Amino acid sequence: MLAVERRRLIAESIRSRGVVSVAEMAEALGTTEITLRRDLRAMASDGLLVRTHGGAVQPAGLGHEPSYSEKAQQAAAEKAAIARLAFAMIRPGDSILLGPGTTTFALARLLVDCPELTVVTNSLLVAQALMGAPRVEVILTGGTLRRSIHALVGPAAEESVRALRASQAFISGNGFTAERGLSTPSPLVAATDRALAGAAQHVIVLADHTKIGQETMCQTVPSDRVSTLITDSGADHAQLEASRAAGITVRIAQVGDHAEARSATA
Amino acid sequence: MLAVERRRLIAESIRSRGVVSVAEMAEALGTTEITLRRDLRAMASDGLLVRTHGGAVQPAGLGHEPSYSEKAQQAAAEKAAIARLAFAMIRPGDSILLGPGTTTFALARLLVDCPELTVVTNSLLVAQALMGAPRVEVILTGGTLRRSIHALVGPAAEESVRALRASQAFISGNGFTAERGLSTPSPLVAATDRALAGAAQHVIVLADHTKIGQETMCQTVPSDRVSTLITDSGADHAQLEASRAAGITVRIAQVGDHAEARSATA
DNA sequence: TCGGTATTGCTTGAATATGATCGATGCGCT
DNA sequence: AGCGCATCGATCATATTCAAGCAATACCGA
Repeated sequence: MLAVERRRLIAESIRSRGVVSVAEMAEALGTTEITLRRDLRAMASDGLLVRTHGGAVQPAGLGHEPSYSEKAQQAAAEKAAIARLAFAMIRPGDSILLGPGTTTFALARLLVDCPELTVVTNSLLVAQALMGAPRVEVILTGGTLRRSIHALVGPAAEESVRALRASQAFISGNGFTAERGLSTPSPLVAATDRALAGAAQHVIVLADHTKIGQETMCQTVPSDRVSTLITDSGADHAQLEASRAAGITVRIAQVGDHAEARSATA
Repeated sequence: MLAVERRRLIAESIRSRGVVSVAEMAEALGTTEITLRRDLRAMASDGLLVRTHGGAVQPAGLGHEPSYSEKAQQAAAEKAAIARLAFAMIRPGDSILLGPGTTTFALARLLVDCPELTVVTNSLLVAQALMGAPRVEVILTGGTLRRSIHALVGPAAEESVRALRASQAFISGNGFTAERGLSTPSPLVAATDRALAGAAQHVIVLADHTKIGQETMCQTVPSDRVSTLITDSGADHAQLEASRAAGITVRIAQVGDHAEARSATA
C-alpha cells in the first residue's frame, strides 16, 4: 500500500461520507493510527480536510455545515415531505427560483436527477446540493454573504434577480399567516425574498406547521402574491382555511408519503 | 525482456490501475527493483508518470478527471507559500477581489483571522472558506455555476463585477508567460477573470512554477495589466526576467515548512 | 576475436516512511 | 468542578526506499 494510494482512499472516503474516523480508517486500510494521523495532518495542511478529534471532516466547500444540518433536523420528516410535494410541481425544462432555507434545501436535493432544469438561487446550500447535478444549470444571484442562512442578500442580490424571469419561485421563511403572508425577521433577507418572488409568475411557499400562524418582523410576500402554500398535516386548520379563502391553493404533505415523489426517492 | 517492452508494460499498468508499486512491479516483471526505479525515473522525466515514494502514479490530466481535491495536492506546499506572500500584501480595511483557483483558495484560508476586510469573489470555495470569518465581509458575484472550478462565470458575473472597485485583485489561471500574460483554457472563465482584473487598481497574479511559461487558449490578463507576479522558486528564470523587463514586480515564495514536493528545473 | 558501449545488478550511505512509547491535552461523564 | 478515558503531539527506533558509485554481463561493430 503506497502512501499516495492510502491518501487517495482517505480523500475518497471523506468525499463520499463527509467524515472519517482515525481508528476506523486505520482498521480499514490495515495500518496504524499513527500513520493515519500523519496522513490527516498532511492533508489538513493542504486544505483537503479539516482535522477534528478522533478523525476529520470535509472542508467547508463540498459538504453541509454541521450546525446548519443539525437545525435541519427539526421537523426533518415534515420538511422532506413538503419538498417531495413541491418536487412534483416541477417539470423538466422548467426555470425555477429557490430561496434560502432548509426546506428549499431539501427540495434542491431532490432535483439532482432532474434533467434539463434551470435553477436560480441565492442560497449557497442549494448551489452545493446541485453541484453534483450536471444536467441542472445553476445560476447564483450575487450579493453579500449572510452567514446565518448561507445565502446572498442585499441590493446586489435584488438587482441581479431583477433581470430574470421564471415560472415558479419556491420561497420559505420564518412565519406565515393568511393575513400578512410570508415573513422573516431580517429586513435584508426579506427584501431579497421579495425580489425572488417578484421575478416569478407563481410563488409557492414552503412552510412546515411550526411556521403557520407565526408572524415575524418583515413581510416578504403578501398573501395575494402567493399561489400555493405547501405545509404538513400539523398546521393550524383555521389558518389554512383563511388562506384558501384568500385564493391560495393549500397542499398538505403527509409525512412518510412517498407516493407523490417520482423517481428521486433514494 | 527488452527495456522498451518492460516500460510499455509499466505504462499499461499505470494506465489501468492508476498507481504502480516498485516492489510489486519488479516481482511481476521478473526483474530487480533497481531496474524498475531506473525505468520509473526515465519515464517520469518524460512526463509519462509521477514518481512517488515506493512507486509511481498517473500524471494529472490523463485517465480520469483531475478532481478538485487531487488538483489541490499538486504543488500544495508551493501554493501555500505563494498564498502567504500574497497575504502579506493585504492590510486591514482593504477591499480585495479573489478569483477562482486552488491558490486563491489557499489565500482565502489565511484571511479568516483578518479583521475589517471586504472580499469580492466568484469562487464558491473562497466563500466557503470565509464562512467562518465573521469580520470579513464577503460579496459574491452572481453568475452561472461552473462546476469544474466551483465558481460563477458568464455575463451575469461580469456585469455584477462592473459596479465594483477594489484596490487589489488576486487572480490565478492555468498558464502565465511574460508575452501573453495570464491565460486559461475556457473562454467563459477568461471573460470573468478579465472582469475581475478590470475592477482593481492592482492585479496580482498567483501562479506556481508549473504554470510559468505555459500558454493556454484564452488570455485573461495581458502582461501590462499585471502589477505583481507571485510564484515559487521552481519557476523558469528566463520567464521571470522577461516579466521583470515588462515592468512586473516578481516575488518568489520560498517553501518554508514541509518540503514534500521537490521540483527539478528543466 | 577484441574493444567499446549499454544494460543490469549489487553495495553503501542517506532520506523517507512507519511504528512504538510517553507525557500532555482535550472531551465526555458523573 | 473533578475524574477517567480517548486522542494528540513529540521523540526515538526500525524498516523501507532512494540515489550514486562500482562491477559484471550482454550486445554490437570492426
